[in-house]
Amino acid sequence: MFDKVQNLDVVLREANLRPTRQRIDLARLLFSKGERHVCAETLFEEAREAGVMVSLATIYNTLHQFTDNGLLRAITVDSSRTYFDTNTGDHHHFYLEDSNELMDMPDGYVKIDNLPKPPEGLEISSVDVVVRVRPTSKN
Amino acid sequence: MFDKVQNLDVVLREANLRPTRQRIDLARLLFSKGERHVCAETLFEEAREAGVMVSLATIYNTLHQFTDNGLLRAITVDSSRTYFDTNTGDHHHFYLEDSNELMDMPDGYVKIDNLPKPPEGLEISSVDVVVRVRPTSKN
DNA sequence: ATTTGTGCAAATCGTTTGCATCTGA
DNA sequence: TCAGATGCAAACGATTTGCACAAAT
Repeated sequence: MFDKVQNLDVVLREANLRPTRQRIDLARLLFSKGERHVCAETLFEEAREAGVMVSLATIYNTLHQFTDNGLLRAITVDSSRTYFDTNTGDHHHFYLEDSNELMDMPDGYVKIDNLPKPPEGLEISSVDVVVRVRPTSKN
Repeated sequence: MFDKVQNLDVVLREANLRPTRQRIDLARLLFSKGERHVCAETLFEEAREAGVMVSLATIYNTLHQFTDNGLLRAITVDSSRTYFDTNTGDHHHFYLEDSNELMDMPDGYVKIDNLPKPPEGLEISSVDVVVRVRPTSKN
């Protein structure tokens, strides 16, 4: 992660992506602030605030290319938007239902036991665990 | 057939929903064929095939009302559409990535251990486990 | 009579696409 | 040079919404 920051040029090259100005700028935004969960719109806004010129179309392209090349991981928890996680390792999430925010779940937790084998001819691609949480009700 | 309608009538009343013609027709489609995973568009199509007259807007309204009143469970696995499961009990899913299909995972499997407590002020709303599967690659 | 539900069409909204124009190797 | 990238605007597809009309209690 931190090494991703050091040489964005190399990171992109190793991911088979041309280090273009916008990809480097976006990579810097994504990887120089620790773990993050962004969606296209939030990254676009962040870029704008940082004075980085990128079109929304390029944001989408970049997020997908990064995902396809292992720099990001896509998370589906809200059917209205797609989230991207800078942490590509194996881990699970809390999803705050009231604010639509994602949080990484501390690793080492959640152990899944007794997973059934998938139906004939199918293999497991990933196991996603999402714990949906909401403000404690005070009844 | 006649008592079937009567039953649906009761089901809807107990869910605090007026047993209108379209709600009864949709309930029959949803609950008289065992476990199902539908999305708005598939239910709409099914209704059309069954000669049931319902507008798409009503399909959406009904799916949400049924969900809010415990007759259905909403599942988010694909950021482009929302699935509804007629099985409202505690269980998890296989998601076939190539066909965008959902399958219930046999119950009694998947035991989750060591779940971290949610952040301050938050309580668990649900724990969703989705095992994404794809055709076995033959490399 | 009042309340609630329905249908239609228009409006939203995140995301994708077509295409002309740039840019990095 | 030239394949690959970018930006813009139009296109898209699932879902929602506003509102007049119909049905349920």
